[in-house]
Amino acid sequence: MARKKEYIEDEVIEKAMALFWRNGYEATSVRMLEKEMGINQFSIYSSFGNKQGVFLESIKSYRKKICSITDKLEKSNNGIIGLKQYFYDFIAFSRIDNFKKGCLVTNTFIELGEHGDPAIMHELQVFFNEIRSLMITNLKHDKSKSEKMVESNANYLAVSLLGLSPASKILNDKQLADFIETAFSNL
Amino acid sequence: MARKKEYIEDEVIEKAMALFWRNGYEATSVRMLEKEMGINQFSIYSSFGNKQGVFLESIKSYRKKICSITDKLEKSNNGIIGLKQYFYDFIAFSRIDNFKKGCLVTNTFIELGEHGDPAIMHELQVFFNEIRSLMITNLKHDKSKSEKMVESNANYLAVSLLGLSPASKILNDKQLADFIETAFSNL
DNA sequence: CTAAAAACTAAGCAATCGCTTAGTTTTTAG
DNA sequence: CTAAAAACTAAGCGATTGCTTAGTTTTTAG
Repeated sequence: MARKKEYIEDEVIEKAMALFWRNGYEATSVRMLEKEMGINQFSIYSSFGNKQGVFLESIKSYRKKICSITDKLEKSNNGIIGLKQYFYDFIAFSRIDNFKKGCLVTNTFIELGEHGDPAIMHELQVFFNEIRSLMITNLKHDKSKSEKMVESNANYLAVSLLGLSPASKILNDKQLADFIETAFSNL
Repeated sequence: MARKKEYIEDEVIEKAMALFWRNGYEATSVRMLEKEMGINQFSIYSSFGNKQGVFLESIKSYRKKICSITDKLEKSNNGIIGLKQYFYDFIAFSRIDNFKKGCLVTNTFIELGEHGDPAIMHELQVFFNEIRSLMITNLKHDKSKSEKMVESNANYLAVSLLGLSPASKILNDKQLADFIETAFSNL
């Protein structure tokens, strides 16, 4: 019937995601995506519709990538200890490929703000809620915590993680460890 | 000799700063600056050189603006209590004019990343160090804290403040209060 | 009054943006 | 083999970007 695609969509999106992660959304042009993904603009648009479409798929790819540390947290089953390790794991994660990139979701949320495409902003919110839910699940392992305390601690950890994203770009390992150790000293 | 300027540079920069704060650096075009500042592109370029120049002056304007809360902290002279109030003040500050803008410095640092103009990135770093120094000064009011403890707590508070910037855009007042109260229970 | 210097207006520069489209190549059903 | 469908290449679309420049108006010293 017809010709076969010469690329695998999941593979080229992974490369697009890496570029968005390093450069930010607006600073990543379609020409740059062309080179990084290794396919022509026509192929990009026929597969993903537009630049926003490429980014929306990139978020899915990012979600898969971050599973390496969220899965570890889910399986840890030891509450605060696992959460603390997650913070350390996140620092390493944000520096994969030796770029200090922070968190793709946090970066894009701050960059696009209220002017960003609603579909993208919604997806970023969903992502944030997923992480927050993961915090709640792990905090509940500590049966001594009331429901309100779990909620409050989750809000605390969620904001702390938001801070760790830009912090991982500017601070050194010792300073980041100061933060994590103090942050978990009272939970 | 010559004609006089029909605008005051400090005044038009204040308007430029407000626009950068709301929109971000790249999303603010020179045409938008023209309208907001109320002067022609020629005047913008003759007064500030280029878009980066406008932004560098905008950071100075931001520094003046944030003095309303940093001065209060400097004068508080009561260590942790003053610092905690500063966090609450920062939330109100980030929402001046009913826009959820976060912190101009944090926003731009994340947006431009390593690809940003070095002069701008340097100025943002300087700003961050100023805030961190302010933390140290106030922490030292507590004589029971060792020098290492002061240092460690300052790193902790600096990262926390980095998180409060994006958090103030998405979370409600109760969630933000959860964060601040828990954050200061660690000190 | 004259002339020069600076501030203004507005048009327009090259470069880049996201995206499209015309034309070619490859694949496969019939 | 033929024909249609899909994937490809590459040129180019209009719009916008940061910035410049030609030409006019205003100001003030001599």
